[in-house]
Amino acid sequence: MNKDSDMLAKAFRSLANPNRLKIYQAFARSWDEGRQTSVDEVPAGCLLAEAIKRLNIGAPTVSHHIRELVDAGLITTHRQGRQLFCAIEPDMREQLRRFFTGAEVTPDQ
Amino acid sequence: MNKDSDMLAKAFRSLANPNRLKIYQAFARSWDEGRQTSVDEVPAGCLLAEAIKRLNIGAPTVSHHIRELVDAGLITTHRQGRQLFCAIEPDMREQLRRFFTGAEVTPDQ
DNA sequence: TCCATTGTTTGATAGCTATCGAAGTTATCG
DNA sequence: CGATAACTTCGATAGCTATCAAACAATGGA
Repeated sequence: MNKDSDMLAKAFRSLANPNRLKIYQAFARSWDEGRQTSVDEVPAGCLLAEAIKRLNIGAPTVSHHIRELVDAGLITTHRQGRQLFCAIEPDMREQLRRFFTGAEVTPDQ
Repeated sequence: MNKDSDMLAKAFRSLANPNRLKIYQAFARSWDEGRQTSVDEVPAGCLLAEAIKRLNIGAPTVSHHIRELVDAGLITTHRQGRQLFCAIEPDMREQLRRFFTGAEVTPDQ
């Protein structure tokens, strides 16, 4: 029935955790920067290593968060050597953006 | 520090529940329609009564969900008689929309 | 005043989840 | 090969949460 609702709810649940949200946000920032320099992927290993220090959470937890983001369709990953590369899933991002786009906000003109 | 992240995470958590998401979605739809007819508020009582049948969840649960949406800043309410009127909080909606708006998606032209 | 409507409060509970430490895995380096 | 690096898997746990039933509260008619 409401597969759409469930998919959205899953994505939102994925962003409901502050740490996971920060991770996604960091990927998004890097991804946007990358787009401008025609690099479209960003090492997660780097972030993960720093996240452990910055977010003060352990590696297992970060690993878990990454998997949640992947399962929710928010990011994709591929491994290269020891490192895991992550990239924003732009379709999902756009779909979520559209969810919050109602009757166009006549911009106070 | 990261009050912004926490606020967003709270909003996402609020939409992480499928039933709550549907409630918000219904308000959003009604609100958008209302905008077009210069009515900017929509009765929740109506939805609540129907939600109990449609969503197959009890009144206490719906009440709880409404409070969660309010606490997350996603909607506002005011009572009129026995009924509770709900309205989308447009600023929050816009803020969430912007969260998913990265480097502008050059529309495949 | 009595009753029905509409919603809220109050426990209670089953299930989920964020996090951890410990151990395992895979790749790189020397 | 041995060691280090960069995760991942496993098992456990504390805390949250979605839901319910039962009881309560406030409002608006008859």
